[in-house]
Amino acid sequence: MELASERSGDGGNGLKEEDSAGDDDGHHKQEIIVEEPPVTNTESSILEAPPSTSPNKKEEVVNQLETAKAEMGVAREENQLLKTCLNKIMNEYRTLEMQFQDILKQQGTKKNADKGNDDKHEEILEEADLVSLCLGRVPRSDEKIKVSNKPLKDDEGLTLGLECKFETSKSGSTNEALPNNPSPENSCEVVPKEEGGESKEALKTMRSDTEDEVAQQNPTKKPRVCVRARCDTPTMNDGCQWRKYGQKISKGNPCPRAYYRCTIAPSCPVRKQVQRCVDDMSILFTTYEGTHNHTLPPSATAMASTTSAAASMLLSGSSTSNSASIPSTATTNLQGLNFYLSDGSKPRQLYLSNPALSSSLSHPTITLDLTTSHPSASSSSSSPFVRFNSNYNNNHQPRYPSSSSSLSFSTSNSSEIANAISWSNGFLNNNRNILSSVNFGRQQMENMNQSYMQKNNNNTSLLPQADTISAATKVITADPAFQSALAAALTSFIGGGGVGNTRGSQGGNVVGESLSLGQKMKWGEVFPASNNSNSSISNNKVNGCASSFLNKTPAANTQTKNLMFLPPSSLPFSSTPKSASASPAADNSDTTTN
DNA sequence: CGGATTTGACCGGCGC
DNA sequence: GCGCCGGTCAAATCCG
Repeated sequence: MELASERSGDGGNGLKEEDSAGDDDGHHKQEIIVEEPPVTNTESSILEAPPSTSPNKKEEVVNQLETAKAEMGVAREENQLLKTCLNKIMNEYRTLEMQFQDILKQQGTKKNADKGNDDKHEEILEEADLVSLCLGRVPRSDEKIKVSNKPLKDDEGLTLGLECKFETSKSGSTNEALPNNPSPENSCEVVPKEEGGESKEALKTMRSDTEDEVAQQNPTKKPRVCVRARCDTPTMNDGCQWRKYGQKISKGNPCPRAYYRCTIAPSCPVRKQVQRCVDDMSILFTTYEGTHNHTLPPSATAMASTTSAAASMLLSGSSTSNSASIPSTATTNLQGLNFYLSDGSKPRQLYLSNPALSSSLSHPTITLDLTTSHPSASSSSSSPFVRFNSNYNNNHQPRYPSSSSSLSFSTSNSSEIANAISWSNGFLNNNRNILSSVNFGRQQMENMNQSYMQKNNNNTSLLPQADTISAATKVITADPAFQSALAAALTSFIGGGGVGNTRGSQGGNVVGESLSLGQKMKWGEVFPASNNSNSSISNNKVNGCASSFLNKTPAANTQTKNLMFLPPSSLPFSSTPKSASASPAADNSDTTTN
């Protein structure tokens, strides 16, 4: 202990990371020493050793003292190395930040010019922003990048395409603070005004436009996101709190369908339905409807962001594409996600045709297939990409099956599924060494770049191939997802306390905090599996399918099993670090049959 | 005892 | 208009 404190005092220099590193180091050494007390003695015992012992023992003590000194020297060297490493990182980071700011300026001027010229044009562009997850859009890489970055110009910080639609409850706003949303469709329009920059207003307007269109097309229908996942437990633990309010046996499926309501906030409009697949009882269909109007526990944000993104896709697709304009089959790639769109007439999704859920198909429904490989998807890609298949139809279709969509996670690898769930989460899962290694630097940058490019091999044509920092820089500046990931990594690395700090810096905006890369690095959040904080307890406690769904990672990843990294403001929910007993007793509910 | 679940009844949309 | 069906309500019941 004394050594540890002394060491951290030596290497302190006000750098938190080094302090912690030094502490860790000291702690580690102490542990090692404790394991071998007879041989080396603990350093504390050395210091506390009585001076009046036999001469041999004195010599021994002196030797040990010298050894300890040598160790301290080593520790100092390590600290120096760490300092150097950190300085490198900081320099690189600043460089990136500068480049990023330049890009922002350029885009800002561009946008201003556009603004001055044509408001309608801007609307169109903003709509493009809005639908960065757009279905049925021909991906234009240039515009896509601009689009994804554009919100950055408004001091909003780094935002992602995913965010454009969902910024609800960003700053820990509660229902009380929010206006009541009489219409369920408005539930996702809850935008706290306090921080509201122009961009938020714009976003709100954009949302309204989009959802108005949706409402026109489906006056009373909310988009739904159906998650199809293998799950042995009665329900999938998505981290949220649900209360069962009904159960029905629906036509075509002997398995009862359970209806749940979000109980985190009394007025939360979010519902979910849970039903087993009639063909494969191990497959669970969980259908989410609505958008949370409150903060969510961190453990719930992954699913929430995923479903929201999917819902966003639905809304976007419906709003930007008439049924006629939706290509029969279109693929796009956004930030590492593959979006596969097909209309209702084309590829009939095998797993889509769940009669049990057909009732809901008058709603625009998008299905995330988290089960094993889907033939068409796997045949076209073996990558762990998220594959979104959408069969959205604007018009009322025969209930079954064509008016739903399917997002097929074409992978049989559960860890990849987890990656797919939250792309950024997955990104860091694949780059967990960033967070676990002290030697974060060029190598890690390269690893990140490499891994990122692996994950986005459909995008590699857009990405620099050189395996260098400059390549990484280009990647970073070209792709907001990568910016986010990098920012989070740096946040956790530089900011200190990132790991395990589920108590977010904003006490409720752990994830939803917007970020300006290099300006406000608040949202990068890491939830280690070993974290004993309240937020991570729930998953383990409930033992829902989240363990196999959201947090499934290879066995080797146990230390960062729950590593979560969510894009800033890309979620419809901000996350509150308050203790959340997720998916409480609801799990056993639909084991009972009528 | 309070909160969650169960379960039959009820309501509204949709197809015929 | 009628029946079917999904979805919701709410009293009864269960459970910690």
